[in-house]
This record gives sequence, C-alpha cells and structure tokens, in this order.
Amino acid sequence: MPELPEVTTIVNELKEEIVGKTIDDLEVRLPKMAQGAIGGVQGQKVTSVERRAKLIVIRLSTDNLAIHPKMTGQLFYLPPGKNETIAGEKDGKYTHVVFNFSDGSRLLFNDLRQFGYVKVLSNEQLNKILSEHYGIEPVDPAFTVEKLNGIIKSHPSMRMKALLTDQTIIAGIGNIYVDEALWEAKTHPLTKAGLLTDQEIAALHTGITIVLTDALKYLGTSMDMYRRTTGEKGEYEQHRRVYRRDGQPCPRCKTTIKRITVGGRGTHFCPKEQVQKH
DNA sequence: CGATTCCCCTGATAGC
DNA sequence: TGCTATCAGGGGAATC
Repeated sequence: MPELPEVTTIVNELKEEIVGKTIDDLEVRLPKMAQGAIGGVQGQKVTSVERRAKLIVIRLSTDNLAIHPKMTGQLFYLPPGKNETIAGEKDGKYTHVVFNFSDGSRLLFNDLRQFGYVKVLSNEQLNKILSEHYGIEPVDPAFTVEKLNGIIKSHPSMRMKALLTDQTIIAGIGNIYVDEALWEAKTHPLTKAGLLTDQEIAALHTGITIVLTDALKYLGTSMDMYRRTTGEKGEYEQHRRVYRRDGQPCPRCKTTIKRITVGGRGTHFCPKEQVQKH
C-alpha cells in the first residue's frame, strides 16, 4: 500500500522520465478509474511531478492529474519500444488508464482492487483539495517537535493510531509506518494523545523521521502490490520491525509481537514495551 | 469532536 | 475439485 516513502519513490522516478513530454493520446479502459475531463489532457505537456500526502500530482500545461494509488494502484513507466512487459509487470487485466507520450513511451495506471483513481483538476480545484484535505507533511522542515506537540495536544482524546493515520492532521503516513513509528517511540497505538509526555512526543517525532527516512532509502515496502515505476520492488519489508510480524519476536526485547484491529486496520506492536496509558 | 460501520473491489485462504 | 464465506485495507460518507 503506497504511503509517503512509496509515493515519493514513484514521483522521483517518474519525473526523471516524463517531465517535458507531451501526452499524445490516452486510453481509458475502465471509465470509473478516471474522473473529470480526462480527454482534455491530450496535447498537454508535463511540467512537473510532485507528491502531496499519498497523491501523485502531475502538473500539465493547463490542467493537473492527481493520482491516488490507495491500496493496490501502480504506475508503470514503459520506455519507447517496451510496450508489453516491464520487469515482469504486464500491460494487462489490471491496466485501467494508459497515457501515450509523443516519444513513444507510456505510463500505465494499474489497480487490482480499483480503489484508486486518476483525476483531472484545474489549478484552482487542485489547490483547494490539497489545502483543505491534507495536513502537514511529516518530511517538511516545518514539522518540528514543537509542531507535533501542538498537534497532539489539540486532539487529546484521539487514539495515537487514529491521529497519525488521519490525513487531514498529518499527511502521508499510513498503516505500515504508523505501526513502525509507534514502536520506535515505545507508544501504544490505543493510548490517547493527551496522555503523552513531552519526552514521548519528542521520541515519536524522532521515530516518524527515522522510519520515513529509512523506508525512502530502501525505496518503500512491497509486501503487497506496491512496485516502483520500473516494476521493481522496494526493500523496506526486510527492515520493518513490527508490521505484519505478529507472532515473531520484538527486535529489541524478544517479546512476541501482537496484532490487534484499530479502526478496521491491522495494528502491530510490542506488548511489553508499548503499554497503553489510561 | 471522535468512534464505528458500511462500502468500493478482488485475490488469497480456510472450511467443507 | 470446487464452491462459499471471510478477510485485508485507504478513504469517504453516514450514523451514533
């Protein structure tokens, strides 16, 4: 499931390939996956590729594409001439939207579960969505310990897992990295935000930073459908500490990692080091 | 304001 | 073998 490190990886790889190229034409094979005036992007040139929260934002001459991978969305870049397969990933039954660039290269949007989308937005619509639906970026210099402290204290009754996954509060962190960051900080996912001490908040800030930096270094986690734009996997799976490691020993204290469900999401933690406060 | 539930969807897996 | 029930999960909407 692409979160901040995965989307950043996709954006970094994609901008090297498509900035400056013109969209010659496109195929929308599953109409519900493409929202807005998708046909209007034909003839428009890519001016930049950016990330905001878990969105891939492709800015064009006049409009913008906002692509959300949700659980299983993928973006594959196929160089000119490689029109069928790349790194074993095919243009196939899960390919719902295809952009053909003027140099013969292509961009495929695949999504097995069809939760994701490609949206065409005007600058105004894009700015409105980006500013109204998403909170601070955890990799922004403005995301200081003091800022996190203020955020946590303004939502004292929220459980930490819910607070950190809420995109309107902090943008880009999802299920995997919340579990990892809470483990780093030795904070229980169900502890209410108002019960954290300043020291614990500082440890959490460090944890978030460490985990996101490390995951980006390894180009993301490919336990499910996430793949790089080349079709290759990210390697963070081998470095994770708790996510989907229930039944296995905590890397620090060897206690068996536990799994619970919070807000319908699988949540993993060390029951010895991460104790719920009341 | 926050928690809960339902829904979108399909592959993997378990049970019979 | 193959059918059926269950589950995973980002995010938005509806409900409590």
